[in-house]
Amino acid sequence: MLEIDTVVFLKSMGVYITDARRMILSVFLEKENALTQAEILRFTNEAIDRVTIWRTLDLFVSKGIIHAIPSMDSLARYALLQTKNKAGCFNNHLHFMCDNCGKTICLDTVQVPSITLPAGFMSKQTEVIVKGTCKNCK
Amino acid sequence: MLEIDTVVFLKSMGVYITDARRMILSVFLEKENALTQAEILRFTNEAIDRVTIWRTLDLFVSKGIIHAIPSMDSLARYALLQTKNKAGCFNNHLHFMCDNCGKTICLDTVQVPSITLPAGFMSKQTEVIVKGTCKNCK
DNA sequence: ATATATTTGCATCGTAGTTGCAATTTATTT
DNA sequence: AAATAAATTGCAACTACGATGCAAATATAT
Repeated sequence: MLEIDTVVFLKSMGVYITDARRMILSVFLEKENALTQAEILRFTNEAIDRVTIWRTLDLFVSKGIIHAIPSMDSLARYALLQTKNKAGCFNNHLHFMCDNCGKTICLDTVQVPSITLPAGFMSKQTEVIVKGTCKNCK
Repeated sequence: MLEIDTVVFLKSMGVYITDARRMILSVFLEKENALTQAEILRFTNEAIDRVTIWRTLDLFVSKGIIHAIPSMDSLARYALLQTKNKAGCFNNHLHFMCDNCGKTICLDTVQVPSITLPAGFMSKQTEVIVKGTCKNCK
């Protein structure tokens, strides 16, 4: 878990400091993998309304605190973005989805490759999802 | 549009030939981009029940006719997989999502790069989604 | 043509996404 | 420190997709 004061951090992002936002941020700091809205609801002991969670995730995405991860199962997943700035970690990292435990893990040490597109296409962002078996399930 | 007889094709896949399956396959053959369930419903003029569409997509995925494309917006998208076997097309291709027109396009001529994972992780499949502006919207 | 197997549509339920609004909470001002 | 202004929250409500059971309809096999 990262040593980050949620109040100081949220203040630095220029948003109102509320219990819901502090709790949701704490959950992200505690868990190292990507989270769904339902998981956050569970990890906060159903103390926060799901609409508030949804709106908070929206806010955090717009502020660049977290980012949405594409998935096949029609479930929005989010993960912390900018706080993990240890050496060797890439902001533009890739995501690993484990077939066995179902967790989505940010592989901060693996950089997203740059891709050459056909003429006429302009790239703004590249998302890579690798599926397979994770470290804990091998 | 690819010149493929839907009856012959479905028979070769070893599935029952029904109107719904022929219609849905035709829609995929007509459009070159990835489709959502709602788009298929629209393109078939609401002639097929959405549950049937859902189940057909499920069947087509299991038979390897189409494949699901990961997305951020919690909407399942599917695209044809094996029929496009022109030279220079990769089965393991990548997907482009246009910010402007919202279409998801299979870039068959761009191969998915192979990625080196940290020790303990085993890769089975890699999905790449590039977001930006497409050829038609530039 | 009949029998068997599969598929379809309808009903239905659960869950996520989304919006409006009044009550509450946070921040600011005096 | 109280009053005011601004933003957030929870609730209700609605839409849409995912998913399953079942009887009716359709496709295949005999």
